[in-house]
Amino acid sequence: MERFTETVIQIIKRIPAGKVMSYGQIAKAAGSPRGARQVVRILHAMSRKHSLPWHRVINSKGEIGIQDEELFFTQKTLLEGEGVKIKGRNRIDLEKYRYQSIEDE
DNA sequence: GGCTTGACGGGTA
DNA sequence: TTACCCGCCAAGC
Repeated sequence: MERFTETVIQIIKRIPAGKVMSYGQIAKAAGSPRGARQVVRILHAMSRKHSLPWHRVINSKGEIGIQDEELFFTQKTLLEGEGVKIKGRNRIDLEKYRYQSIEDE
């Protein structure tokens, strides 16, 4: 891989609809097992300038860890629109919807 | 060049 | 099961 940032972007872009990945999972797949926080930063930056399926990225607990009400609602709506059922306020079945990327093993 | 910030993760209490 | 703490690392000031 060239750069961690670009690799992360590529990984996010190839997550299929109806599937999700956790920040840590993506970071690991990109080569930095402890780079979850970098993934967060990338999401912030990319979601504003590029069209990235950032809504398919959640935390390791299978929840949407967003604070912003508007973005939270947006992500939840987009996921449900792709077939991802959300239980309660923000509970997602990682066992069913987690996308196992090729790099992530 | 140094300090602060994060939409996090995993372990411990 | 929830709450808290510490570790990680890149980007912005």
